[in-house]
Amino acid sequence: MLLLFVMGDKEDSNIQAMRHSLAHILATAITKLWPEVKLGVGPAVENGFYYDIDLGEKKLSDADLKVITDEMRKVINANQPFEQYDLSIEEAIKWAQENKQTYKTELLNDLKRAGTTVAKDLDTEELGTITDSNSAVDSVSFYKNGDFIDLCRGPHVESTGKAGAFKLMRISGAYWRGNEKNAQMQRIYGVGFETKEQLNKHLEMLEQAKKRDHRKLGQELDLFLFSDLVGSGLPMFTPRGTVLRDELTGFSNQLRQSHGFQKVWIPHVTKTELYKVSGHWDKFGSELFLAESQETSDKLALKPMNCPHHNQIFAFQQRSYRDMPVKYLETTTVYRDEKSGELGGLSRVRSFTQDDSHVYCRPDQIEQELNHLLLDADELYKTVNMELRVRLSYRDESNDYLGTKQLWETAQKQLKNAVVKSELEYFEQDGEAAFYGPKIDFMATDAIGREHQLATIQLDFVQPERFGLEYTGEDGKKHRPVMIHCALLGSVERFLGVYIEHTAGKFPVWLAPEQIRILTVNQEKVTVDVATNLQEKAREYGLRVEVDNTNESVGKKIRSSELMKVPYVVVIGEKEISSGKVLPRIRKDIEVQESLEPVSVEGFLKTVANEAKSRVQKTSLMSSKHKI
RNA sequence: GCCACCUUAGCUCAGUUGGUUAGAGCGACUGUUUUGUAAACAGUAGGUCGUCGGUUCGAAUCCGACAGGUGGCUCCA
Repeated sequence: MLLLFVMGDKEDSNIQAMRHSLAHILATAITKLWPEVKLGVGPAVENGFYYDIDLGEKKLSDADLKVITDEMRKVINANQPFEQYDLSIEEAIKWAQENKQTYKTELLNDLKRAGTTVAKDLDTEELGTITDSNSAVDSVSFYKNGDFIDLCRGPHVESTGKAGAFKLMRISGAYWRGNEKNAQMQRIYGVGFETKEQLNKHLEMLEQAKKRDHRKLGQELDLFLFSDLVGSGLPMFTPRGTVLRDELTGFSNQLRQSHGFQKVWIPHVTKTELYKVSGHWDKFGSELFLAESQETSDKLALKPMNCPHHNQIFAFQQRSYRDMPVKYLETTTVYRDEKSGELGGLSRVRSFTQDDSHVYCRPDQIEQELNHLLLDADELYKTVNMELRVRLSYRDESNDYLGTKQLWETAQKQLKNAVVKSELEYFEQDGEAAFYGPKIDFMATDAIGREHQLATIQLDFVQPERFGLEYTGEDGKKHRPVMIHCALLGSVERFLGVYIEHTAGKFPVWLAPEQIRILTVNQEKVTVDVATNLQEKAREYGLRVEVDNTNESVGKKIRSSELMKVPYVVVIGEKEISSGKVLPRIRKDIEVQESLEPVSVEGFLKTVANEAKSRVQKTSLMSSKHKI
């Protein structure tokens, strides 16, 4: 386990002290307002702090945030000094019991027992108040301000007046010690910064993030929808949204097909037997969508994953070591009955599509196969302009893993070799492996610095065993293949959610649902004919083009194309008709330079078609500011 | 599943402490206009106020259940 927080430079530790102090002040205010409160833990977290409290029957609402904020301000304005002192663990427990702080008592008793047991079932990062160690603790730290005292490891700032700028954000539920079976407490979240300016900057950043929320853009850009009649967590995609899906999965498939993957197809319903064999039934049975046959006695389920089906295809034929590796690829939808509260936008849904693939290979082929997949992931994320780093997730020394230790060791070594060879940024972590094998998790960073886990490559020693998969080796004996699961986009829906926010809806030409929009200056026949003609020509180049010849002003039509974030807009009027040339208006983010030179229609279309084909971010075309 | 909050026209939102025919902007439609790079003008239609039940002389407004959503917790093969 790690230290509570790593001391970076001075600034970092100062802001940490401020956030700890703010949590402390929050507790001060709450205790003043509701003296019967039972305090849980109140750590500093990224951008702020929170405190978990138990108020019994009293349920806080947003209106209470104002009251609490006012009380906190009073404490801050009083500029009470923070006094730190240590108590022996016995004294501390006595204090907690006298003050009826049952949660603190529990924590202190655990600390007294032994640091290691605490470390095991507590996330010390969340604890905040409690120091982490490997042995029993004999004294703990307290902070006092005014007549409020709280168990707290600190550090704190000198006095309440120096805690910086804060804003209470929200109230939510949180289970005591993060365990669903424990009591649910109320968590009050706040953000805290050294200065008012920094706080405002952070709040502005949140506003920006809200503007590019994929749910909002999905509506505005006409990409996807939900329907009450269909059900929650079951997204549907419009023609525009479907273009995005098809282009992305097409690219993902193309990358792997170049490495010998073959497409397969499986049905979406299966007998539940399949998952009893795979072992998923015991672990995830409650999240299966069940269906019943009205004709037979079959108990059926919608597939929650694809590997067991693909295993059937592998097992359909006898395999020789010469056939290996066998590589299947399928973009297909899976269904998982997530708990209702866990759904949200496209990030967590009940039907989602995986760009799934499975490699069945000999143990000596693992590294080479991983190599190909890493190359593909690298190219895909470069193309969508997201930075990638990978986590090598290994087993630890516990016995929670299946397969021989030796198999794991060679597999982990091959995993690492492949990653090193790929030159991707990586880090290693023990204890993060799946029970059936080590894995590579990809973290992609978006345009506003948030990291998302999207792609994953997993080795699997278990399913080949459970399904009795085998191939005949050179020695004439039967051998077990190793399976490699891989999805480059992960879930297409989640990827789109992230990607829409990454680009703020300004998709590069190859992905743009509408690549070119043609506007007519008037509705005279000759103008409309030229526009329609241009559209037909563009379609011959495989481009997605719409004509806007509505009875509106050019300004208005430009505005509407801008709102839809169309990369290229061409206006057709007298000038274009007589010259046969166009002056494309180019969306700002893909524009490199401007010029006032009109280009020929053919030249324009050829360039755009090439850009779409080569999936570039920027255009080589020169736009004009159109001062005609 | 748990905690808190939200749901009014296709979209974004007003709607005073429960009180007559629930409003606006955008969008749609019709007409006028024939438009040159981010919003022409006028008119028309569009709502059982998420659904069901309750309290009340009277409910968009208060209460309950359900559905859907948002932020967290828990979970995520």
